[in-house]
Amino acid sequence: MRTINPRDFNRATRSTSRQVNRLILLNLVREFQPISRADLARRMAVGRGMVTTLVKELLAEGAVYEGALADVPRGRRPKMLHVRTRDRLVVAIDIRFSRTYVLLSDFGGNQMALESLATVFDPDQLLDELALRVRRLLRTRATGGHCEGIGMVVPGMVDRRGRVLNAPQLGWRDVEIRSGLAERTGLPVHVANSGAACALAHIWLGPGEPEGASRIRDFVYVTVSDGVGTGVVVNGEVVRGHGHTAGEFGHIPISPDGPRCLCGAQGCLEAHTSNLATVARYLGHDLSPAVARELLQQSSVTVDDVIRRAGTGDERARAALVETGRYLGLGLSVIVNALNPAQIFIGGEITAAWDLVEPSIRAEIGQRALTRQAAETPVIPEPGGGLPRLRGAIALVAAPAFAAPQVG
Amino acid sequence: MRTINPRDFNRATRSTSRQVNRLILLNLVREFQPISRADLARRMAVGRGMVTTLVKELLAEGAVYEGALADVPRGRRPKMLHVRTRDRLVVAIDIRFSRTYVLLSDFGGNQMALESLATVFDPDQLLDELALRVRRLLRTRATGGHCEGIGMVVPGMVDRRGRVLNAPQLGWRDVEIRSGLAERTGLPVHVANSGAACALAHIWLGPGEPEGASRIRDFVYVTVSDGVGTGVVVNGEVVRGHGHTAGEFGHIPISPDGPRCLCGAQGCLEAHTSNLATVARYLGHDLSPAVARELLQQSSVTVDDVIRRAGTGDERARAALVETGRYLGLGLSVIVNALNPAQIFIGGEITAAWDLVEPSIRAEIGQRALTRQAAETPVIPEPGGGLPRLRGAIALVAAPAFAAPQVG
DNA sequence: CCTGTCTTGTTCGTCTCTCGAACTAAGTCC
DNA sequence: GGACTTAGTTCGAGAGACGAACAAGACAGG
Repeated sequence: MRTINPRDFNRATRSTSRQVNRLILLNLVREFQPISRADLARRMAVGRGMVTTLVKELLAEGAVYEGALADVPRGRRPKMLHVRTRDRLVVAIDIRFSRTYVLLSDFGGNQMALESLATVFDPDQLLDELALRVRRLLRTRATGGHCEGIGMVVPGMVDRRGRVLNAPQLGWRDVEIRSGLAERTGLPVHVANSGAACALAHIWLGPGEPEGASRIRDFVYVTVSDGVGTGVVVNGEVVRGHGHTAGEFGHIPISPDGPRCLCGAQGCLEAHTSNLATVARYLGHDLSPAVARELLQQSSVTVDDVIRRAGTGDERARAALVETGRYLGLGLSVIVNALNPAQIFIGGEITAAWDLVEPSIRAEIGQRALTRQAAETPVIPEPGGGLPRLRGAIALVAAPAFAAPQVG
Repeated sequence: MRTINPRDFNRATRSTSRQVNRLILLNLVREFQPISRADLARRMAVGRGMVTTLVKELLAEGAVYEGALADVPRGRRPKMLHVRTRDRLVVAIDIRFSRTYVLLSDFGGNQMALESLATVFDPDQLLDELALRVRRLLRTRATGGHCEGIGMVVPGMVDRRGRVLNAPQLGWRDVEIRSGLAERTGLPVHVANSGAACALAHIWLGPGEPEGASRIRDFVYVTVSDGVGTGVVVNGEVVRGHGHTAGEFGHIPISPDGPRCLCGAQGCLEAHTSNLATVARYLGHDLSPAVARELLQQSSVTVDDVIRRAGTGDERARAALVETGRYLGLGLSVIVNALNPAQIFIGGEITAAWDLVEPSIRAEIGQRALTRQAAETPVIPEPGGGLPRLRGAIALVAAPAFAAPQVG
């Protein structure tokens, strides 16, 4: 039940109906391609006449294209429709603490070229380097396609205008990152927090659900790496918040007098469950900003090492991971009680030790959830190979072409 | 940016535009009444012709009515329009631990008759009694009006179908409360959690913002009474969650080994900040479910007493309230980091001691928020006189008549 | 090979609704 | 009283949904 804001609304005009129906049709093609006009008419419950005219428009604009004739048991063979993705390109950029990744992809999420560089902490220098690489990628690998924009993912908070407000890992504060790259490349640039991007990737490029299943509209994506990031989706929309900085579950207090966090506060979820926290626990250190920075820079032991040793029977490693799971469970129980999502996805290295962390997560959620359904909220580990951040960056550029218009 | 769900969407038909525009117009009348047709046309940026026909329809249906002619400096005097509220009635019911309130109101939120009864814990008995009172109220006080429905607010979790899943204070589990009252009265019944209801009241019956100010679309309403309830609003919509049980910030863990809560877990926000927790702290008790029940039933000292004594210089009372404020601040910092709302509203008896609790709340939020804007999130005490729960119950019935249709 | 049947895709007339222009109504100011 | 202003109505044109008729393929059976 949404309010109509009497001071800022979108009236229906002559062309609104058409816009809405065109977009629905485009989304149907995207979801069910290849699909015939007659099928579209049935799914939309309209006459085939309307589909003809709408498709004609979309064909003229190049949003969809006609493929082969399909084989059917009876009657005239339908001409199948597809969304044009192959020659609509996106450059996705993922800035992380150690390395920065640059991916050339098409609108459908098909990866065409991936490269990476050591992250430079000076924003201007980094943007110069990135602009160089974007231009080179487009010159050498983008044969016959047109680049529709750049999607950039940052480990920190980004405001509405694409300015990085605070990225503790990079040491950035109030950095004009969007305009910086837009000016250097002449392309439209979209910037988002990494958690929001992962959630976005799930909404827009997630696995197609089986026929009949309704798409999950309320979920939370939690990435556990050097930090803990979250993307919150409510009603099929990523929650941005008033200042665009929602979703920072990594910095909710878990124990008010716990270890000091990079953000300056004490006992944050991140300070208990990040990879750094797990490694510090394994090494017997108390986590502090100084220790964290040390672990980040000269990684003698990584969380992958801890997981490997746990696998070979190292009891201290197992205990460190189980403890991380317990704190993670506490954090997830906050999410379960506060937002009651249909599912929670977990990404990051820790998913490789899922057999160790899952039981403690489930126990905490089971104990603190208030209804049976909430207690059984699925917590799903995401395999790390899918490049969720980069897919989110692609979605930043591609999704607006398919998003529902706001009416009312 | 909302997705179009390709398996469940709302297509635009011939009449969709009209529906949308009619509803926008109705909302404009609601917000700016009394208002002339010409003004409506200007606000909607349409010709006056369209307004004429839309208003004609709404007049015929009785949704709006024409009032007096207005005085204007020049030109023809406009006939002012109003939303018809006076003869559209709502019965609002607020079930609380000690007492249950029944209010007869009109669609505009004007209170016509308020009565209360001691809460009976047997659901069947309570519903019998409520049905009796609803019938009597409508017979004796509803002169010339038509009752459009009953809104009921419950201190606990309610599912999509109006069943109480868990109301710890009442000891209810899986109680069919909506159908029960609907069958007894023959009226449509809407049920909601008290936090959600308060948030709803704020959205639909809140104070009109000054011209030019955009309505707050992201906020959280926190009620601190015997329990701690929250209503979360994102994008102008109350967040319900997958199982309809979102917004239970009262049971997020604040200190994993803290006092035991009525819900069974340890260290919940509620166990630190509810009125019972404050009283227990003042009396020097450790809070436990047993202590809580005792305080609930035989209230030798209430939180109002503690506040009064703090006002007269009782240092123990002051300390207890400041401590409550500190824990409340921790809980609110979770909300700030997780959802980044534009504002947070606090309701309940504790607002009477705002000078004591506010500083510690602000300190905690200031310390744990990650951006300056988030650190300055306004925390606004709500005076207790406004009957927010009952207003929420009214909104449950009245709001759907003004809600935006989902298109796309 | 021709005909009947079935399905896809197009065309066209009708109806609904937006939208702008013309027109009437009812005031003020000079 | 006439010029000017503002409110509200009426009407015709244009956009787009919608249903019916029609053309285009494909196949089966005689």
